Amino acid sequence: MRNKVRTGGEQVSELTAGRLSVYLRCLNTLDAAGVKTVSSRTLAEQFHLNAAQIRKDLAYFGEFGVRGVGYYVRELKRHLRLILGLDRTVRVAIVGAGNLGLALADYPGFRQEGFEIAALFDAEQEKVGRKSRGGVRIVDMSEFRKLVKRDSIDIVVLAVPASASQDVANAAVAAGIRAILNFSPGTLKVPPGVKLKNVDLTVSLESLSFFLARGESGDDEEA
Amino acid sequence: MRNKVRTGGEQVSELTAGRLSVYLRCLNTLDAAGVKTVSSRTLAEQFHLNAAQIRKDLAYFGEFGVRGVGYYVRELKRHLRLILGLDRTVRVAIVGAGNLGLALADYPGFRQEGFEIAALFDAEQEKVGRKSRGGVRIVDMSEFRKLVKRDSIDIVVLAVPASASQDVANAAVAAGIRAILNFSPGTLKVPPGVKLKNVDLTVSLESLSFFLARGESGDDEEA
DNA sequence: TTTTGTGAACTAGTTCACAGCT
DNA sequence: AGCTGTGAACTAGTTCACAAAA
Repeated sequence: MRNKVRTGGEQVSELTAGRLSVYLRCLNTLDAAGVKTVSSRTLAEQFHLNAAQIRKDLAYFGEFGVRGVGYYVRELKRHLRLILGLDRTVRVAIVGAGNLGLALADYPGFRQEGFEIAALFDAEQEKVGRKSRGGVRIVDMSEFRKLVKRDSIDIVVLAVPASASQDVANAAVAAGIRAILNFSPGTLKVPPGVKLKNVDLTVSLESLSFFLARGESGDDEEA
Repeated sequence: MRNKVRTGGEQVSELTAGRLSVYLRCLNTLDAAGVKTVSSRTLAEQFHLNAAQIRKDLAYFGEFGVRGVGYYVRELKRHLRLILGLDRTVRVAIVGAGNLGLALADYPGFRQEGFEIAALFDAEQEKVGRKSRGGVRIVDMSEFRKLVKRDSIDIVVLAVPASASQDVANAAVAAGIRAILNFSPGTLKVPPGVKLKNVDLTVSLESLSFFLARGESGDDEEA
């Protein structure tokens, strides 16, 4: 059938975007295990997903499968990396060189998929000039705008106290950043055109506490 | 499929559970600012939520509001803490004393809302016996089961490499744990009756990369 | 055969809009 | 007047089921 690469205008949901990333990880596992092709059903069974959903998510971006066969692991992997924008190095700057910021800077999962942690920023003079254990340098916040532009940073990760997060988000937006991953608690306001993703650790724990408090729970998953 | 929980016959979604936690944080802010009552509309405007949704979420659990007035901040806060199971100390054990585990152990947001990080577990003998900067002791994994029971741990947080996560999850379940917050990448299988919540850092970043790659945006979102 | 890709059906989640209480 | 609580309407997301392709 005809090519159905999105002609701008249509939005892909957050949920779909997250699943694409999950599929890619599954394919990496399969590829590493030497598996050449995989059907949506096998993929679904092995990673507890729904086969129709996998097909639908993928079909949104093209016809990657072969009827009667399934998907070629390597080929689908390549497509997914392209769709997720991982065909080039994605540059990340982390703001906040506290425990969390330092941990994120050295998180091995980021480098693995082609992210480059270009710098860690902090306003505290005591931290500036030092490096994370993994070797990411800590830079003064006053250099933020300049470095974001010079190093063409794509994504800013916020790991600062809630009281500072809106200011830093504003600074990031002013520096031309269009994607922010926020680990600070509380609500951030960003202008349209900037994609904000919140990872709220307290909400995650409290949500578990809620289910514990009510006794009854299902089995898995998803965040 | 989304997980639901019984509320006298009704079921509450994961999404609602997360929002309750968000509402509680908003109320803390308002209370700290000396605000006595708040309407769903004011709450919604101030924190960019939807007023009807706030009312509906709260109405699941009782009639906390007063028509013509709104909600009494202190009272609603108390109710929410009860609903979220935060009226008693919730005990948390973290497995994995790497960068991330250590950062989570000292994360101030957890203590603030009444969580107690009882211990950090690791299999590496070199780490055992030491403490996090914040003073959480690192215990040998062989003590895991015993301590989980002795300290009546409620929630286990997984911050171990993907290769170890299923084994640790199994150990947690075997020790009677019914709620797991998983920071390890990959898919975990837990039996029914155990609540699993995944925070996948790579998926979060890749999802942002995806939106950057296709120039889409939208402003906010909740995780 | 097997398995995709996809409209249709279904399910879940959100927002509207208003009755009814203060 | 103001505001909650809630059915009804709407929107988003998932799963079903099958025609078409290899």
